[in-house]
Amino acid sequence: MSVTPWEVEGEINYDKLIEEFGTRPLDSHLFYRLKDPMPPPVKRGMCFSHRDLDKWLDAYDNGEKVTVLSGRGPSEKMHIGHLTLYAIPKYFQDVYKCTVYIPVSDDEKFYVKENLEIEDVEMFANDNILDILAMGFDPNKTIVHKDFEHTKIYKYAAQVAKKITYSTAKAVFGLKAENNIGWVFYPAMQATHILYPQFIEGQHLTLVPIGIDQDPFIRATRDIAEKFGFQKPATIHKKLAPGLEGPKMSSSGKNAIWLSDDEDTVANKVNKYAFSGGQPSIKEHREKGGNPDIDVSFLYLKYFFEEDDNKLEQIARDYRDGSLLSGELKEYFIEKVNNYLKEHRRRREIVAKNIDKYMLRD
RNA sequence: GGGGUCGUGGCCUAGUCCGGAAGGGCAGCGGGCUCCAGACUCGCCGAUCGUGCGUUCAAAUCGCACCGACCCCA
Repeated sequence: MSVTPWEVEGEINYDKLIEEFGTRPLDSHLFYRLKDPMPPPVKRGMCFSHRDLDKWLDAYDNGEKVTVLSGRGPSEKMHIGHLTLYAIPKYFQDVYKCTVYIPVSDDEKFYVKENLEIEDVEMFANDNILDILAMGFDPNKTIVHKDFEHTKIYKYAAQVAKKITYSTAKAVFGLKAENNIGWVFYPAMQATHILYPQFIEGQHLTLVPIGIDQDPFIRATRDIAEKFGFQKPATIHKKLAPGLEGPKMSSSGKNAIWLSDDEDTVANKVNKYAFSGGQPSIKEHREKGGNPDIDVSFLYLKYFFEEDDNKLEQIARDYRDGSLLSGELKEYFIEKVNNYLKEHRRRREIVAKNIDKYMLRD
């Protein structure tokens, strides 16, 4: 197993990651402090680890200012795996009524992705922003900014850059000799994004929901936060979303279900590619039953699309005892996804009309 | 500015020294088997060999120039 911000390899052992990264498990004690209603990724165990989430909740309980931040590197269109992340900041905004910051690192993706032209990055950035906001973020409590557009952030980035040595960047961010020098500055930008709520609102606790593979950035940012008189950002770690073709694969994959896919495409992809936990034949399936824990359709229902706990349990039960076939499960899953995407596109259009309410520009 | 390495299907790579029909792996696609998917199995597509010129009967292979990526030094 190897988990870095740049690459995820092998079968992932989350307990081991907690140990390796030095984070804290999101145990039941802390879990029960979280307010209802929780969306599937939060209530069904996709969030498994954290740093200082307890402090963030304390601060909230004490009536102190708290914010939430989840960024996005716009290197491609967005697929359903991405939704599981942004459901988390949305939850905190809905339930804890806090401001959510969404920094979009168009510059980073431009530096790092060999074949991405500046126009591509800008196109993906604008496209991704609409998809994220379409999840229902509150225009009055959501701040989106792009590095190519909100360039005033540079003043802060410079201050952060001065506090990060080359050795640190090299060690934490995996810089290699052949990387262009954009890579060298990017860690400063990333840290600035994470500290940005404090730069503009004053010191307070910011919670940063991220995939566990991105944790090294948080660690590095925590190391320098106090040099600015800021609080170390808290974080809540999400497991990696399963790929369509197998739960072990990382989320960035071919054959993902894009948020822009139409109904037929979705049905096709699921039927044709989605890894199942079913048995090789109906007869065997009826006898032995299926395994929902490795079934991608089920996992996506569990982690995102099925809000109803009873319904999910019933599906799991029926699948395990063999009365529900993989094809039937897929049929239900397809319907859920398509219903979601239909609604998503409707919200996206509304967001597009009001985009100025969200964007922080110079 | 000086010196050097490299450029082969979408990706990785063999072949380059010692010229002679461009091979493999992954991915992709189709069929079979399956309630689907995966495993498995059968099969298929796909390469201006960075570009140009030259040497030669013959150039991915040799020479020169250019383009591009990268490394070391300044």
